[in-house]
Amino acid sequence: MPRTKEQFEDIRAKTKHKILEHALELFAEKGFKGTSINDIANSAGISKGLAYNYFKNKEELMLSVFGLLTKEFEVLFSSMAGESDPKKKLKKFINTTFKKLQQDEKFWQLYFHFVLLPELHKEANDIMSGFLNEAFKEMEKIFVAMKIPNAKEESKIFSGIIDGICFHYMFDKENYPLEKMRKYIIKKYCS
Amino acid sequence: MPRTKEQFEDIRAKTKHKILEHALELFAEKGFKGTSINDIANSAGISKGLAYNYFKNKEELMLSVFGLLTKEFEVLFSSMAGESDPKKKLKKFINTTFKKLQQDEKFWQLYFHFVLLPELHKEANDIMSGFLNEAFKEMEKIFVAMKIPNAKEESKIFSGIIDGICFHYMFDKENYPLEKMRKYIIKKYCS
Amino acid sequence: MPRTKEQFEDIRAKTKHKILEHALELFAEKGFKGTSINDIANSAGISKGLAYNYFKNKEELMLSVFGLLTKEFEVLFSSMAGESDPKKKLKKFINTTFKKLQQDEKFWQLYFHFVLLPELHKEANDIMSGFLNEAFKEMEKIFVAMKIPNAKEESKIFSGIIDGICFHYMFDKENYPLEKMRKYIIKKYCS
Amino acid sequence: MPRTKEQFEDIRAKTKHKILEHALELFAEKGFKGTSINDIANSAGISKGLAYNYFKNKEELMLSVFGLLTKEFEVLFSSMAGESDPKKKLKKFINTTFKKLQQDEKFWQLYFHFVLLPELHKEANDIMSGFLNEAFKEMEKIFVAMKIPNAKEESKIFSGIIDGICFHYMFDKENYPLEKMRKYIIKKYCS
DNA sequence: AATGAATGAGACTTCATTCAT
DNA sequence: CATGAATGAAGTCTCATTCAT
Repeated sequence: MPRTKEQFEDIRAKTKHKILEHALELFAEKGFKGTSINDIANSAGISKGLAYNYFKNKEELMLSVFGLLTKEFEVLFSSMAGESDPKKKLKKFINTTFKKLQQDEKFWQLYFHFVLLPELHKEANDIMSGFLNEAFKEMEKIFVAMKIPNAKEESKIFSGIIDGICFHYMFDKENYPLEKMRKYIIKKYCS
Repeated sequence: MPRTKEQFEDIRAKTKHKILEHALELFAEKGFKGTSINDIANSAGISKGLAYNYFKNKEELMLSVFGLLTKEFEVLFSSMAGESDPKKKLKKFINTTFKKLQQDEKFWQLYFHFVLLPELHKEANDIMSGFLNEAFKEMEKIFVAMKIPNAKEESKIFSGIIDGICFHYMFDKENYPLEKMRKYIIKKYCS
Repeated sequence: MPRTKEQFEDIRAKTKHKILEHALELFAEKGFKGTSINDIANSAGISKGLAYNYFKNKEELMLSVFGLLTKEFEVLFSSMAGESDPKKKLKKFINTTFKKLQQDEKFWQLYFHFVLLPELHKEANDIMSGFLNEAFKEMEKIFVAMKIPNAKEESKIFSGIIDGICFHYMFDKENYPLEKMRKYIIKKYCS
Repeated sequence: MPRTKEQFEDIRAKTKHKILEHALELFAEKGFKGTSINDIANSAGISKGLAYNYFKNKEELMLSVFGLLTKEFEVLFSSMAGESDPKKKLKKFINTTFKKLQQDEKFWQLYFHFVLLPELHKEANDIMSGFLNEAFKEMEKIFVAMKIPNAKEESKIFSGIIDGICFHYMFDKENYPLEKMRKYIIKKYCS
């Protein structure tokens, strides 16, 4: 009973995604250079060879993982899209970000990783750079809409707070008072 | 006639320091795993083998580099020690930090690197963790002394701002308005 | 279609054995430290890297070679097991030993090597030590059964003769009258 | 007060001998390839460089050590020279050999080492080979003089016993009944 | 006579990648 | 679609040897 074309494609899509997820996790934990194709294959429960069936080489795999990352970034930002009230917009952003941070720390870890090691891949770094600038601008718009004085600076400070807290949380997940900080920031900026 | 003990010690100290500096720079740029001993030796203008005359292995070299890092951290914090007025203290910290950021971005880059890849070396990570907690406490004391409400949270936010801005600056050194931010933060927190 | 598990196991068993045999030969000829993985790989007609697919490192390879050696030792001793008459037992031992010596001098060479360099690997040395003591005891039993006076000493002398002759033969294979000695010893001890 | 030429030469001779002795010990323990010039220099309490002041390279040092070995061999054999009675001759040889074995096991270990690894140095091996043949002949003469039947074979067996016992003793110095064996052999062959 | 810093060849080892099945 | 044996380049590390002092 040969499988249909759709079934094949379904298998391919699922396997590819499985590889990507495990690669993301390992890259985040041990870095790109610290993770071998073997590590990823073992973690994903497939053979080394199969990984090359889906990705031309380690670099391509890395770029695909990077693609995953940017897609999730867009999701993070699009969460605000529904809201028109700037305060509610900001609140949504804060909540989504903190939730993501708790649920998916690997995501943030890898984000920091890509930013810190520009040598890894120039193109990816540029894309990421564009993202951050986009985020800065978006944030500034929100702060302007909220009529906060010095919106340019304050929005940058706010972005700094978010990344800074993510960073500190990742450093000491057990003890960092993440939930308390979330509530405090929302009270401070959204009320 | 052989060199005197002092001469040998002098040579060793100088060469060792040269290796450490180049290693720090390269580790910061390309990561620990992305930097080969060959890279370091070439950069420092010595032979591969000589590196092993000074450091038992790559890991030891990394730990020595880490030692450099912590020493500079201490210098950063001790810069505040002379001041008793909390506002002046904070101002000094901000200025020293931003100055260090501009003069020695590698330092920060490596700091982020060590924090992000705890797998690299548990011991180093623990030491770093202790540092950060120390810094949190110190900052909280300052905020309490400044009679800022919610000192606990606000001091954490402030720490986040600093690391967040460092992070954003490193991402886009050309365009980030670092000087403007420094002045703004000082006005916001120290006046 | 991937190979079946059996096919893979077959390949692995064959390649592993090939490596072991060439390693044994080279270790015997040039010593453990004098033999590089490259030497072994070249001799076995494989790549350097493949050796590490089969053995974690050079030490493990050495221990596996040592395992081969002990297995062959057991075969040597088990050759006597079938006989109950002590003289026939001894005769069989002498014949098997001398035959092995001629056919497989590497085996003896490596045996001496392991004994001479205890620093190489303590564990292997201990195992070997156990073997030799076992052999001493076995030989003593035979000498007692043969009602030879001073069996304890005479059996040790006999063991010495065997190892001594093996040693002298290996020294000067071309000229040493091995066959004549074999016959002489059999006549002396087994008639 | 400059030293005289004799004093200089005395120092040179002593230092050279010190190096040789430590080299002999280390070569015996860890093998030629397993011993570094550094090991030897440290053991002898001198600098690496000084070793090269006395020996052109590691090979030359090894050959000098080999020279030491052969010289001591000659001493061993010359111990018999004074005696004319073959039984007393043999007794002297046995006693000297067993005494040397107990006092200077490194000597024997290295002897075995040189014989086992002919690759080490062809020339040395040939010299050693000559020695052994000389010894065989000498022993045969003694056995002939003692009117032992089959002197050719018996003398070879005797030589085998000696080397075999030396070998077994080195393997298990703690437990091997060396003294008992010495007395037994003397009783067996010299009375 | 003596030192140990410095070099570089070569050893051990890892790992991205290919390929036969 | 899937496997893992096999390769080879590159990295870590050791060590004989040289050399300035």
